[in-house]
Amino acid sequence: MINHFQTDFANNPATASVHSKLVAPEPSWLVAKTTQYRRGEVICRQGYVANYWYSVTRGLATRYVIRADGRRHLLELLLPGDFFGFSRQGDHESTSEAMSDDTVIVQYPRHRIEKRILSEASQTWSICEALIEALSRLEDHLLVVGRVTASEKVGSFLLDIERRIPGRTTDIQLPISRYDIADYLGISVETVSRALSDLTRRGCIQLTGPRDVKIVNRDTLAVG
Amino acid sequence: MINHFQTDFANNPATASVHSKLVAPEPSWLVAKTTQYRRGEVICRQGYVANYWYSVTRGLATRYVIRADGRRHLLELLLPGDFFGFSRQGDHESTSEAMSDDTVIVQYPRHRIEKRILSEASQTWSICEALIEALSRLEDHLLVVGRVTASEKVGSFLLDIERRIPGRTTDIQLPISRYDIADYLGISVETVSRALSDLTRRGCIQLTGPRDVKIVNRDTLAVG
DNA sequence: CGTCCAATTGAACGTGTTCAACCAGGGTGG
DNA sequence: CCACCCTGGTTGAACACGTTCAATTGGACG
Repeated sequence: MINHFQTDFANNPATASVHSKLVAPEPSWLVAKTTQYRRGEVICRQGYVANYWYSVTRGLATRYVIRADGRRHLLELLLPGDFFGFSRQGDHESTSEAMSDDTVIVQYPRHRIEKRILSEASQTWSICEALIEALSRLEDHLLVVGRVTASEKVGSFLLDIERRIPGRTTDIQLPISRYDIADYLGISVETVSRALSDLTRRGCIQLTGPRDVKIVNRDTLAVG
Repeated sequence: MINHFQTDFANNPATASVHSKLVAPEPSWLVAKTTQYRRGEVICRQGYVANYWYSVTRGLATRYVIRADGRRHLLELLLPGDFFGFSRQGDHESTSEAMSDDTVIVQYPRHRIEKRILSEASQTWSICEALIEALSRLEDHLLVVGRVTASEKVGSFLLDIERRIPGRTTDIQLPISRYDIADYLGISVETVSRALSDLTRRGCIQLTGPRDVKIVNRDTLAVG
């Protein structure tokens, strides 16, 4: 259903590109622009004017906030199909950053969405669906970080990743580092590591590699 | 801007009512229905079919989830002007409950919004705005619960309440109990109480009553 | 081969939870 | 009227958990 929205708006011809440049010279009447980013590159920055909405086509991105004390707090993980960049005010309240080298982002001019696109009801409903999806995503995350123990949080995180990233089930690949997971769950890196060791010791998961997790017992994973 | 949406949809004649009954027999062509709730009454229940979207006209409501271990987790505080009830699937993933006796809720049939209302572009954009507002609300809360110490969380919560509830500034009235705050911030009741004592001791706030907080020093409140 | 970074583990410390007691206010019923 | 209970709020003490600082390992890369 989200893909429906995507194909409506993001079906521009050229998609292959390199290093943070627009894929191809776009005609001015074309709404969506596709850009490829490398790991660590910023898609839109906290405090800047929010001229676009975005969606992830390929790769991985995050949206985060840097607090006054320097701490980074990941608000959400953005996977292919996810939309983001909606802001209450005119400014972005968070920074979006690519997390893998092959990240492809489509951007939609906000004023066009607000003014012109709305004339087409079918597309508008797709926008609503994307917004509701973003809402649910954030809500899921709120429930994950709201768990009591660190093992519960990490366990729920693993289940969330398993659900959101398609692949052989029970055999998941972590898309981000321990440090990112820590900032995502609001706990320290060491605690993330300890929680993974704890889950392994208790037979909930198997760590075949630092980034490779095999879910052994799904029921005991989220319970804590 | 949100009020715009509200007046578009919620301008039905009768508003006065009592105790969880529809305000008046509504003609079938009218989309929005207004209901009054008392404290503790459920507006929509987790797991039930999501036939409506809702908005708060008056009073106070919360949206929460009951976990498998019996813990209650408040997802958000719903104040007049707030919309809620958006669900990814066909079922509500949370329970909404009135928190004060004079809570008035407007409900919008979902299928009508999806099918009929969308023909009017101006109204549709209002729906998008309501969704973005809900999204930002949840994001704000995510940042509050993501804070490190309990005093920071409670301090941020107070600032949030001050911002969202109109009234004489620096002199705020807590709309919910310590227990609710605890479930909202994901900490225990005792910790909430201790945090308030701590903030008082440090001269950030003054507790003129259990529910009456006076903000003395706004800068040191959120810092922790 | 050395450097750098990610990840892990240990130990001490700080903070929040838990269990418990206590207090204040508002009902209710004898 | 007072005793009683119940709810909401506060405070104390012991404990569990997560943080912090520190050290170590392992792999990737020049």
